[in-house]
Amino acid sequence: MDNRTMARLLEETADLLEIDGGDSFRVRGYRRAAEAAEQTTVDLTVAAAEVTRLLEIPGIGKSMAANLQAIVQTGTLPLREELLARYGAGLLELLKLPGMGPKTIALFWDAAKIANIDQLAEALEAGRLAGLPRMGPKQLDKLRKAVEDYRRSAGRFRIDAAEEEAHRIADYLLAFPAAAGARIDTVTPAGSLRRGRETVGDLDLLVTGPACAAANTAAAVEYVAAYPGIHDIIAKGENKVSFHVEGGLQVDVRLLPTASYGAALQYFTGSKAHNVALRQRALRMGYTLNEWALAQLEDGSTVASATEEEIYAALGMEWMPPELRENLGEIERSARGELPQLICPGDIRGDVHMHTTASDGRNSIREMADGALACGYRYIAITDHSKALAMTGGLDEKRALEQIKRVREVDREMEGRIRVFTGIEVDILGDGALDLDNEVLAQMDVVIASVHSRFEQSREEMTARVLRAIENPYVRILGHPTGRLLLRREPFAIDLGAVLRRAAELGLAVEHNAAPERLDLCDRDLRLAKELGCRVAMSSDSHDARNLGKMGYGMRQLRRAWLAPEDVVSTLGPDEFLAALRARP
DNA sequence: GCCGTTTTCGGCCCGACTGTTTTCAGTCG
Repeated sequence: MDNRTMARLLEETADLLEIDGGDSFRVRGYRRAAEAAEQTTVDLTVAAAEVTRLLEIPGIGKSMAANLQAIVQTGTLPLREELLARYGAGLLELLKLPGMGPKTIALFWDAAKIANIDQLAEALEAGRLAGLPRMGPKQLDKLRKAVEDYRRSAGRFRIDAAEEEAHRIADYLLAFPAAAGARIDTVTPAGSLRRGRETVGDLDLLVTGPACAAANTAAAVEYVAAYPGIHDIIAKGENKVSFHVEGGLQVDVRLLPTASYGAALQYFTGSKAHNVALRQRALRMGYTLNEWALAQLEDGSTVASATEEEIYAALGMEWMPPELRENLGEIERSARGELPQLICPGDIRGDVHMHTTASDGRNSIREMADGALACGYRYIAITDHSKALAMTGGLDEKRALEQIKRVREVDREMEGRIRVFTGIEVDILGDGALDLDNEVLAQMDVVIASVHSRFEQSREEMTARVLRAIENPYVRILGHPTGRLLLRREPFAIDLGAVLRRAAELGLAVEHNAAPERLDLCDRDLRLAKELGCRVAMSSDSHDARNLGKMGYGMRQLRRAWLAPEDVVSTLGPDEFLAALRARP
C-alpha cells in the first residue's frame, strides 16, 4: 500500500472521530499523522516492519506506529472500522460540503439519522431539518446550494489555471476607479499558489492601498463583489469577499491596511502546519502571532507587522521562500541560519525534452531552436516520440535516423548561438524493452525513456519493466517517471525508491517534467530522488514553441523539494550536461 | 493523539464571517 492511501485512512479516521465527538487533541493527533504519512519520503509499508523507523517520523508516536502496522497488515485500522460500522462511509462525503462540519453532521445524525448526501438532500427537500438548533431558513438554503454545487463540480484546480484566474482578477482590481485617492495599489496571491503547490483548492488574494484603509473599505468591497467573473458570492464582510468564479474555483479577496501587510502575507501564505509551528514558537518567546501582527503576549503591543522579513527576524529566523513553508524542518533550519540554497529560474541552461512536427509537436526543429534561444538557453534536445505511440506519428528507426540528420543541420545553422542535441523520447514497451533498436539509440545524444501505455500493470510488473528499461546503456533520462496527469490520471503503481536507487547507480537522471499537467516527479518524490543521490533533469516537454521557457511551475516543485543547483543537471552547460549523464558504451 | 529551549504531565494557534443569536456556536482558512 502506498503512503498516500495510508494517509487517507488516517485522515478519514480523524474525520469520523471528530463527528463522533472525540477529544479534539486526539483528532489532531490523527490529522498530524496523516500529514506526516503524506509528506515523508520513507516507504511506510517497508518501515512498518521495524517500529523504531516509524517512531523517527515526527508526528508518529507509539499508537500511530501501531495503527500504521495494522494498516499494512489488514488494509485498515481498528478505530476506523469501528466508526465506519457505526456511521457508514457517507458521513465522510458530507464533510466535503461547505458549511457542513462535524458538529452539524452529528446534529443531523442524532436528529434524523442522516448518513450521506442523498439522505441530506432528501431531508432538505422534505423540510425535515427546519426547527433544529441553528437551522434557520438561510442556513438551510445554504446547505441546499452546497449539495447542488457539490454535485456539479469537484475540489482542486491546477496551478496554471489558478494563476491565470489570479491575473484576471488582479487586472480588474487594479482598475478600481480611484475616487478621492482611494486607490488599490497591489494585489498579491498568497496561499498554496504562492507556495507553488501543484494544485490549489482556493485562491487567496491580498489587496492593499488607500482603498483598503481600516473603516473605509465599503467602496472597494462593493467593487470586488462586482467582478464580472463571479458565479456566486459566499461571504462579504468589511475586509473580505469570498466568491466562486465560473468554473468553480473559490476566491478569497482580503483588503488589508498597509501596516499589517507583512503579517497578513505571512499568515495567508501558510501552510497551516507551518503557521501552527510558527505560532507555537511565538508563544514560547512571549509573543502572539495573528494575521494582523506579531505582538507582545503581555500587553498586546506590536512587535512586527509591516513585512514578512521583520516578523521572521523578530522570531529569531531568516525570511524563507514560500515554497519551503510546509513545516518539514524549515523552521528549525531557519532559526539556525542554515536554510538551503535553492535553485532559481536563472540557473536553468537547457531544455532537453521537446517535440516537433515529426511527431505530435506543432513546430519545426528550427522554430524550437529559435524559441529556446529567445528563452536564453544554451542547448536543447529534440526528442520526438517513437513508433509505438502511433497516434502521435512516432518515429521508426528509418525516420529517427533522418531526424538525426535534420537536427544536426539545424545545429550547424545556429552557429553556436545555441546547441541542438539529437534525441528521442523512446517508449518503454510493456515488457521493459525499448521501442527502437540500440543501433539507432546509440547515435542519439539524449535518449529519454518513458512509459506511455499499460498503466494498469501491477506494482511488481511496472517496477520490473522500468528497471529493465533503464538498464539499456543508451538511456540517459527516465521521462515523467510516474505517468500521472494532474487531476486526471493517478500515478501508476511503481516502487519508485528501487527505480531511483538504480538510476543513481547507473548515472541516469530522472526527469522533472515541468508541463503543468504533469509536474512529474512531484515535490515529495523529488526529495526522495535527492536523498537517494539521483540527479534531476528538468524539461518543458514542449509540443509548441510557445511553451518553451514555461518551466516556472516546475521550478516551484524543485524548490519545494529543497533542490540546489547542483542537484539538477539542467543547470550545467551543454558539454558538462552530457558528461554528467552516464557515458555510453 | 503527540511532544519537551520550563514539562515524561499537562499542555496543545488564532481571528473573520455567518446565521441565529440576546452573547454565541460553528465553520473556515
